Amino acid sequence: MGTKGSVNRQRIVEAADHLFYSRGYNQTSFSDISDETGIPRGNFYYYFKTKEDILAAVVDSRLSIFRQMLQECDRVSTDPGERLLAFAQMPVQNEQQILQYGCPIGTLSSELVKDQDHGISKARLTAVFDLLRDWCEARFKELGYTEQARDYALDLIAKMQGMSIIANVYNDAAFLHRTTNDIQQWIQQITSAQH
Amino acid sequence: MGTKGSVNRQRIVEAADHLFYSRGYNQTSFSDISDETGIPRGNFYYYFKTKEDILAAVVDSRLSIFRQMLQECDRVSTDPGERLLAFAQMPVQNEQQILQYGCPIGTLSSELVKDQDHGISKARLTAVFDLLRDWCEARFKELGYTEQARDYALDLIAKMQGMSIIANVYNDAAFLHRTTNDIQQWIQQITSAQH
DNA sequence: GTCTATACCTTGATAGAC
DNA sequence: GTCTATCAAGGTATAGAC
Repeated sequence: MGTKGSVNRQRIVEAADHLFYSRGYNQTSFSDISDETGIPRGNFYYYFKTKEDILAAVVDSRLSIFRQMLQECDRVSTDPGERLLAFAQMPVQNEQQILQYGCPIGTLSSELVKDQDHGISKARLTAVFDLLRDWCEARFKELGYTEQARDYALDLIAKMQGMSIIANVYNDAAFLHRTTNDIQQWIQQITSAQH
Repeated sequence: MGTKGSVNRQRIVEAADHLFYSRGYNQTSFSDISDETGIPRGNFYYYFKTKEDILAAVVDSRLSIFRQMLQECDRVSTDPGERLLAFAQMPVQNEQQILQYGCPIGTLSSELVKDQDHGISKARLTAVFDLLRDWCEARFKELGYTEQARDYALDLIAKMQGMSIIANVYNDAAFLHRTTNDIQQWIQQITSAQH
């Protein structure tokens, strides 16, 4: 592999990913990434032209992570309802992260939407949301809902986003579990009503 | 009124409130506030010791704004169900703001929870959420739900938070309206099932 | 009480030695 | 490819004249 596959480059992206998540993009400086990787600040510019280029790489990284998660959901079962239930289970599996830092895509989007001068395209910003939405929409369509599939998909993601915010603000694990159950019941309701 | 009621102080808080909402707290500099108010940077320190003191004043300001909103909801009717429906209507009344900048308390909390070195107490951070939660809980209790009242209250706020995030990310007014209807139907379902 | 000037630090980014 | 030294700009905060 070439320059893009450099070990140092990958380490920078991993450290930045973690720091952007735990501190926020704008609150993470090159010094922070340098401290965590041991790679000197000035060296970053050999791998990335700007800080936003690092952000783009981080977003791409999260994108592929979520793609893997969806694949795992697909592996659980061939039944679309079961797959959606597995999808809804995700936040519980990452409980500690959600409670401490919130949803990795929800919080990042909320932060970046406020930046008026972000060179990063809005398309890239919503790419992860699109990925999840389209996957959910496809499952609901398989359940027989051709018209309502997209609405259901957005509803599901919105429910999970709201859950993550409240669980994060109040650091409330019980709420996370209870609401996950509610969401899964909502899915089963739609599943059993299928036609 | 004394120093706290100074006109300049109030203008600073108002400008900061708007800027913190539209750009985020960390992305707002003293220069920005100075540009919007016409008050020179160095002058801020006569009214506030630090930037975080301004933030605290802004949070207090939003707290009283939400208190007023709740009073308006109370004025709509004496029926707790009607009051909750009016509460759920709030985001639609502030549609443009929600679509552009998200929920004024949700986005601020998401941003500040990430700051590890925020001198602002977590109690103050969640004060607005507490206000809304307690108000909703009281209404559900009036409907006869003594045990489930608090859960319902958190559910309602979570629903509205998730709605705001998705509506903001996709700048989707139709989703905001449709989901508000869903939430209000959910409230009526609980109301009509009261006992 | 109001304003100007400025100190001091950190930021993202660059230049150039090795 | 890797590192050090440094830049210019902008951040918060302070000192002191008026």
